Amino acid sequence: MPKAIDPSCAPQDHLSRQQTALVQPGAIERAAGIFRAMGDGPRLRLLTLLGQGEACVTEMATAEGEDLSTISQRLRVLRNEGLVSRRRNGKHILYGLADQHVVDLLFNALAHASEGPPDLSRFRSLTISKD
Amino acid sequence: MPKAIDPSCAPQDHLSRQQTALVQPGAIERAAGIFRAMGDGPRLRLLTLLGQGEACVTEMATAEGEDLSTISQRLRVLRNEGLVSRRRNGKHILYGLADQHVVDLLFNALAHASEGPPDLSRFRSLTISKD
DNA sequence: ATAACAATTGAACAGTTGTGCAAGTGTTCA
DNA sequence: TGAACACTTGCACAACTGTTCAATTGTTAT
Repeated sequence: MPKAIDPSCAPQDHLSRQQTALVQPGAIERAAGIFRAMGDGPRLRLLTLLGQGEACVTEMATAEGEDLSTISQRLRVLRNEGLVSRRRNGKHILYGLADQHVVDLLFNALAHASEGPPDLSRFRSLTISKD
Repeated sequence: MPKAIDPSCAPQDHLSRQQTALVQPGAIERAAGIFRAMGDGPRLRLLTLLGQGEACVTEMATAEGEDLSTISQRLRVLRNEGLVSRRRNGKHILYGLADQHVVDLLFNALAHASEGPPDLSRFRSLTISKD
């Protein structure tokens, strides 16, 4: 018995899903850049570190057991995408998460990557206010 | 002359920021994988397309003006990270966003990438429940 | 069964990216 | 001023990633 249903995608199935004019064209590229910068284990670890508060480069290098230069290179990528803030304090340069959006992205991805919701209680202390 | 060493950052600065035991070690790697998969313009466009509803591969290929194979390869990457759902409908295979986390990530990143909040009204109709 | 359509896969190539080293900038303190 | 510290940058090379083409699988219709 021939079923008359669904020969191929029904005409109305292929609705007016135009090329994505839904968001500004530049926005997608910028968002992709942000994701790309976060899409690296070592760099993402750096961000979670900063999620606990500001840190200077030496501190991060020590925590990660890496070379100063290596950490600096990673920070450069994050900086280029506007994911981290930077301020000088004497000899040191303190890095931090740029804004609440970055915190949210981190939180969301870690939540999705974990089975249950991750314990990010330490995070929240940082996250709240905006300036 | 050998003074009481100033071990770089003031002692209180270097607080108990241990290697990131804050989140499960695997979670960061998985989150990085998710970001990496989203960190590509063409793939991200695919996701925003799916943000408007399910679509088959041919439909996406048409919308993007790309080869079937190319789209399929992109979907494979997204699938490997669990970002999209898949179900067969006759000859066609319908893809969609995997879950609310993916929607949130998309929304967050586009919000951060846009100047003002982007017009994602079409998105909201699909899945969003909070603001 | 065969044909036609829908989608996936493997492999090869070009382009991109992360890392480590060496050299450079900027800051503090003697 | 000079020396020491804190970072940054340029460069070269290995490793990775996206795209394309050809071949393959799976589904529906004849």
